[in-house]
Amino acid sequence: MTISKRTNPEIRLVKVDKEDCDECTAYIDCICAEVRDPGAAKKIKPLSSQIGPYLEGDYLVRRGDKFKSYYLVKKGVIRSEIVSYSGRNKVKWFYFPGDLIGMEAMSEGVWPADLVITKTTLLCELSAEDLEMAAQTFPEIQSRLFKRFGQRILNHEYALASDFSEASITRVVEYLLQLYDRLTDTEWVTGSRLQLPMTKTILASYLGMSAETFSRILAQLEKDGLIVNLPQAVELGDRARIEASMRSAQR
Amino acid sequence: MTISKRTNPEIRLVKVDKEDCDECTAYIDCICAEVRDPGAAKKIKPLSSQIGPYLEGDYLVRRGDKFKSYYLVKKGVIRSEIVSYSGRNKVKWFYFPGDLIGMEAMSEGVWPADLVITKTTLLCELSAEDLEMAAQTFPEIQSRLFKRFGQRILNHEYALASDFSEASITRVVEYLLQLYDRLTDTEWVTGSRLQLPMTKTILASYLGMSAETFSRILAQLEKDGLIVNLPQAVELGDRARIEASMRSAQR
DNA sequence: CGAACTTTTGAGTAGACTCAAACGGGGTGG
DNA sequence: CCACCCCGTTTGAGTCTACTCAAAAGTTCG
Repeated sequence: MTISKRTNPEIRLVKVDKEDCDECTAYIDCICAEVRDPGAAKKIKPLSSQIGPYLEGDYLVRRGDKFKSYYLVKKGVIRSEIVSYSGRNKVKWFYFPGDLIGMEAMSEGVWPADLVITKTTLLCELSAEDLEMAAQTFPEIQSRLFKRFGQRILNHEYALASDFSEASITRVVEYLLQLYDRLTDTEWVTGSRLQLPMTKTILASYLGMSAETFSRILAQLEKDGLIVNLPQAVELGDRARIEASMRSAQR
Repeated sequence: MTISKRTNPEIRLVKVDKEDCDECTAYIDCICAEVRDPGAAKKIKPLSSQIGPYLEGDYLVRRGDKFKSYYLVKKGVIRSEIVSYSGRNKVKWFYFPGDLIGMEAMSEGVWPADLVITKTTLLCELSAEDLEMAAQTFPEIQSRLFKRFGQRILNHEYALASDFSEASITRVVEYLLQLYDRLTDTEWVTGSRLQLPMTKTILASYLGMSAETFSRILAQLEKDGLIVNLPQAVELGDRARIEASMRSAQR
């Protein structure tokens, strides 16, 4: 792709700041990857810029804030939280490196949930206006975005962790496996050990159960020899046996 | 917008078949609405074509089918169903006139769930390939699609009916109100009466509870004077009182 | 008018919740 | 450097919501 022919001074594209992008753990998932061609990209103004670090407990946005930018997670973990009718906080989703945040806010122009830093986070901030304009100009960016939307819809709607008609134990087991896979090749997974980047209490909230129930389920799984329950971590045992345990659970 | 300048013989756009589109209940939601300009549109081949009617119980697609087309619901009701780990059918979502189906399938190219006709349905079929190409050519179509994606993500992820940490009664009440609003100005709503376009059993499955529980909750709401429980229908009472009942429920 | 299905009602059970308290580990300040 | 405190986790006890199985009642449609 030759950018120069289509360059429009109104459009700002990728930042080609080597320090920022070369060490980005989201590199292969970068929205702007196709226009990373160094020669061309250097001529245009940045579409994205790195922000952070944000620290555990910080709020990236609050429910009701005006939507101005998408965020791509480069490093760290973020969770979204809503307040239920009964007034309790409920974790809706976790965002990990490579994930794009903002699609839930674009249609109304308002963030529907709080975004809370769960582990020290670096982000790539992408101006919504500029990104949408870039999508109209560069077919590669449009098709990347489309793919993102599709994956987001599929992942969220068919995350079985969100199917609360399953037994609690099924939800726990399934999400531990998902998390292990999602975090493979990160600092959180070493061998069969999955270091949890969130507290068990917060994970319980995401899974729609009380912290006590979650704790008892982990204890049960350990007693059955399927996992080893550790502080802020679990060791996963034989995968086939673990998966079998999901199917045998009642409900 | 002048279509002629950008027309590409490879691109097929809206069908301008008066009989099909003029009576479409999804008219204002049509993906192609902006290029409906009669003079210009007549020159190009159709992007969409009406299909149906499909009858109650028919399968529009089955889990695992190859994704080839999006579907816009013109008339009728469709539900998506998956099979849970424990082998039971679970209703994931209902699609009503104006809704676009297919975003959940686009990223993998495979349908993740069965689509089952719930009420006699007419559809507008949009070739995925053509629609995606049209989005790259016509900014209006791209921006319409983006908006759709955003709404879809927001609606599905933040439908509180899918928040199973709420009490069952809250889920029921909230969804009845949502459904009433969604179906206002259709044949399903007349005055305060909401005719249910699906059986109560199937609605219970969507809400993640047994049919018995659902029945008992409706009986309770009737006893409290909030609704009138009718065959395949409910009459909604005072909205403020109904909403108050959601907040007071425990959990 | 009967058959098939949906909905309701009843009875008993169990999984998950709440409240309560003890335990453990990490971080901080004296 | 150690003691203390705070927070997250675990364990215990009792309760209740929602489930299952079962059967009756109501509804729809050929």
